[in-house]
Amino acid sequence: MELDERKKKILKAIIANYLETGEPVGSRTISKYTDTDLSLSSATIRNEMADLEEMGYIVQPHTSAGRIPTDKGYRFYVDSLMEEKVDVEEEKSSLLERVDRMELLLKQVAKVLACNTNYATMVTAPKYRKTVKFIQLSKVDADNLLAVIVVDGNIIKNKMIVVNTELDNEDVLKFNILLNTFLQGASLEDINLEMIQMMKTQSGEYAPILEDIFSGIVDAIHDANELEIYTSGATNILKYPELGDISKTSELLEKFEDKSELSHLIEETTNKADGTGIQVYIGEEAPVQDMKDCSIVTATYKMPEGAEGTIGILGPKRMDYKKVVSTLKNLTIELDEIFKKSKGVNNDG
Amino acid sequence: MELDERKKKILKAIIANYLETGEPVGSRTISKYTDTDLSLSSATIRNEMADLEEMGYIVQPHTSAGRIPTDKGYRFYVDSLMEEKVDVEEEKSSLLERVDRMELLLKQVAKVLACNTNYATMVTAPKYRKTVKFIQLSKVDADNLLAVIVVDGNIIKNKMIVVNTELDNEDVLKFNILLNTFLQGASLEDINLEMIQMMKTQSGEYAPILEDIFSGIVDAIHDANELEIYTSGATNILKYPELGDISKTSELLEKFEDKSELSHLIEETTNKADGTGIQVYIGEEAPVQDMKDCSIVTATYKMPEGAEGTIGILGPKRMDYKKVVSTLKNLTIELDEIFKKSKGVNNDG
DNA sequence: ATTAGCACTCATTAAATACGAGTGCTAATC
DNA sequence: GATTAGCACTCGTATTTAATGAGTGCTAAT
Repeated sequence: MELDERKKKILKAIIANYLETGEPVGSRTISKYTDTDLSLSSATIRNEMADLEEMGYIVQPHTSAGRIPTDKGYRFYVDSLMEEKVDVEEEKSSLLERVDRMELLLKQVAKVLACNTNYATMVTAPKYRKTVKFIQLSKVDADNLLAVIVVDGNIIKNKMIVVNTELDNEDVLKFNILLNTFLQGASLEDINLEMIQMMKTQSGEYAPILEDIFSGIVDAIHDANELEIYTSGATNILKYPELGDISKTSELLEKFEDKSELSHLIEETTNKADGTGIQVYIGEEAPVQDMKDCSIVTATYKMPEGAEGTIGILGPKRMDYKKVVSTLKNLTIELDEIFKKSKGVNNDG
Repeated sequence: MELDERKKKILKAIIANYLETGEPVGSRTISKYTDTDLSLSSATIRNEMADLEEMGYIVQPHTSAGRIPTDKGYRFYVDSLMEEKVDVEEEKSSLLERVDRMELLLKQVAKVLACNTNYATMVTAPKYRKTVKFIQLSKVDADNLLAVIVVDGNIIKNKMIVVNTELDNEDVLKFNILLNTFLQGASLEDINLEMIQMMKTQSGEYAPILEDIFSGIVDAIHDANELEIYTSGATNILKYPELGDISKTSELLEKFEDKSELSHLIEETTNKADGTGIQVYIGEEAPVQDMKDCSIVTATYKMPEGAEGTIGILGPKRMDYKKVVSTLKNLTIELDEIFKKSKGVNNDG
């Protein structure tokens, strides 16, 4: 059965009210509700509510209580009922101060977002197939070589390599040329045994040293490929006692501190990304166990080169979806612009 | 008035019992306590307890309850009563896997410690006056220079520098020589206007570019000097409901997430470091507000070069001091050894 | 189709009661 | 004089009971 116009209005009123107060909302409250032009007695509302409950949009926590939305109710609200907050062009310019390092920028995004919304937030660095742009080997002291690897997107990784053979500057220069010849433009997958073999033959007497250097470099590239996640405002979760008892909440917090679970979540979301880039997971829909009592909203931002990163918000089901969605939209736009402008935000180690 | 032997025994029994159970301990419990050779009736214990209370070592939460230790009681316990756990040479070797990067090592220390003790932990990187060991400038692409700065202790910092003048490899080489000549061995404080002026005169036509490069390098050194703090197990705090209500606890958690407050704490402790390197702050003794309901135990570890770092544990006053102190002692010893062995743990960005 | 009215449910709160762990004190005992 | 048995007393916690009131479902009137 489809919802008629009046039922929609009532459902919307119920949810709006519940989001605001957190209390189950009763028929009398709705009948006095002025925001919509409904003027019906509580009895009528009660009948409609009974229908809505039968259809699964709302439930009563107990017999003599008002109604609260079900996951289905929230879903309908998010999809069809909630009109997004019009962007009042709030001083969004002041949201982010200029920062030149990717890492700091993203940390700040997480922080600002957590601060503005009072929910827990997470931000991932953009993910893409990273290729080597430049390698620089330098001799730091007698037995340490420093390898600096710059990969696409100006992410820089360093690796100290211990060598036990004395090398002079000539040698290092040779290595530099050799490494750059072979590795420039290569991605992690390109570096295979054959390539290593080829380089070894070319390096002649230095082959054994090359071994060490190589493994160091591979490590570093591997490192650069790792999905970094920045979180903030985890403690905001404690502000919503409806998320169950402390033990549940603290488990959730641990997940948040650990981050490894989060990457799972993030990957899930990137797979499902649709046109708008905004996704809402309500309760059971969440791809991660332990978050069934929460809602998660994620957004995808893009770098000009096509790399994508994710911004996510975790909060109670009773979340200000309107605000969250519009905030996320603005933020991704802002990020897109930042990346467009400064075409190479640096990631200095 | 001094505590006689019997009072000491009783106090120790009370505290030991309270640490274990978390419940106020009554006279009957102590009279039945078998660990000590006390065999006294509860009435006698009651009299002694009244004395101990008068002297301020214990209190009753309410009239008809047993006694719990006061801060003074804990202090006496830690200073004089508690004999430290004998190191049973538990498989401490397995505590830390080998990691080559300082940052990862310290993160792991925090994690392992939190995991072993079930308290919140924090670890700072060793702090010392960092001097430049080596600088390498490389041309990454047309308008980006990469500055790699290695400071004492093999901490590596990178900085992308945007230049708008076309530079060839010759030029970069010149810069490298110039920078290293002046900056090797210099600390942040050494780099002053005079030095900059001198370098500018030497760099001739390139003076304006040098400006940019310089500010980048100063940034990086500054960065290297920042006191980094790694935390773990913050959520463990939630396991101790005696730390007051959620709102208090969550404030504490926020402090922990923020870390800036923690550095204050850490600095306090390094100032007071005594011979053993272990310090215990009980309740009111804590140098940071908001932690008055907790106890904090810190330990100092040393690198061969003399640099010192701090490991700290935050938990309820009812903390297993014995275990914590001995764990920290072992850990600092282990860390000292690791640093001694691999004389240059790397800090790759 | 809407609404007024009423009986009913049930979470929440407050008050009343019981329980028991533990104390302090006194008088008897070693 | 130190120790202990015994007992009255305190007070936090748990349990019971009753009162309150928000909100419902249903029925009959509009």
